[in-house]
Amino acid sequence: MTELPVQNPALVLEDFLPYRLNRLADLVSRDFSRLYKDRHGMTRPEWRVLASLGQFHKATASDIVAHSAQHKTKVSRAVAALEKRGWLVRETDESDRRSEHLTLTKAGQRAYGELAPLARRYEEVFLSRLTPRERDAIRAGLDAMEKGAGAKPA
Amino acid sequence: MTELPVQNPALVLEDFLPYRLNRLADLVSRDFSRLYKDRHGMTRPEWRVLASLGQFHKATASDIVAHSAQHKTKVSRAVAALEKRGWLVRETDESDRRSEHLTLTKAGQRAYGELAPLARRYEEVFLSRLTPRERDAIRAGLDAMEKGAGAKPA
DNA sequence: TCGTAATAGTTGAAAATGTAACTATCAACA
DNA sequence: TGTTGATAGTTACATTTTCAACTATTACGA
Repeated sequence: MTELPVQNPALVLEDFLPYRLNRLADLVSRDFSRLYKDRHGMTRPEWRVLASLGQFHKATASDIVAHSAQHKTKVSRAVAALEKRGWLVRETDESDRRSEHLTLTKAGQRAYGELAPLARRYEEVFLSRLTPRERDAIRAGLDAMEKGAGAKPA
Repeated sequence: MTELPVQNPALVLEDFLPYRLNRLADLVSRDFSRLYKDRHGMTRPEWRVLASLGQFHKATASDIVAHSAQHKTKVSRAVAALEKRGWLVRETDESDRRSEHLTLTKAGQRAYGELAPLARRYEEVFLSRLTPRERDAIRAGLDAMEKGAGAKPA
């Protein structure tokens, strides 16, 4: 800043949880997104759907919405894009014809198989810059925030 | 999810740092944003510029970009919007006519004076659901992540 | 069984965002 | 001094995202 911080600001952004959280998420996400954006031109919602289906093999759009806390229209469009790309297929649930079970095709599995290890490696490198104590602090902090946000911690 | 998690997924999203960080930031931010969105129809970048100027009294757009890690076009548009709203004024730096020093007007200060305590209160309530130990864990975790992300920790 | 409400998912239009190109100013140095 | 390159900030255009309304299906209760 051009001026010194003021004596008694009503809010100190560097200590303010939502501010810090957003800054971090933006930084990490922008950096990490190059992995799937450069390689396959995927958007973040698309990557998340791919990763969800890679992990769970079969899921509905609602499942992914609940798990990832994304807006349902984002998921809907991401699913449509991945389907168009030939990376997933839908199968209507015959006992409730409103919902569709999604699974990856061979091509989708290939993409997941390529990207998931890169994602793990990204996290590895990120954490390798820190001490074991700091790594533990991150996990504990995320657990606590998830509890505070009422988000089921895994 | 409709199916049980698979035995050896290549990536476990609930443990994956960028995923957890984003989920949390989205949850908290969406929730918190009602504070300034409902009341004044402000966007998140606008709120951030307001909060920055409230805290630092005078700053350039570049200062705010560096501090908040937002894209400069976001800041540029937020500044224009707040100016139009009559909440800030620009003053060209005569020693470097490229940059402009921004300060809040009386009206801007009033809005900040109203919103900043609400923001603090929001954080207070969030943290009050947790134990002191968990609150410490959050701060330590954020510090560590900021270090890992190469973001100056305050 | 009819009517009302809820849920899964989609879509159109408006708003917000990112990318790249742009103007204007300054800095460095031959 | 003139040229080249950097920086502050804006803008046009394309892409994303949000919001609200929509379809289709199921659940519930009188």
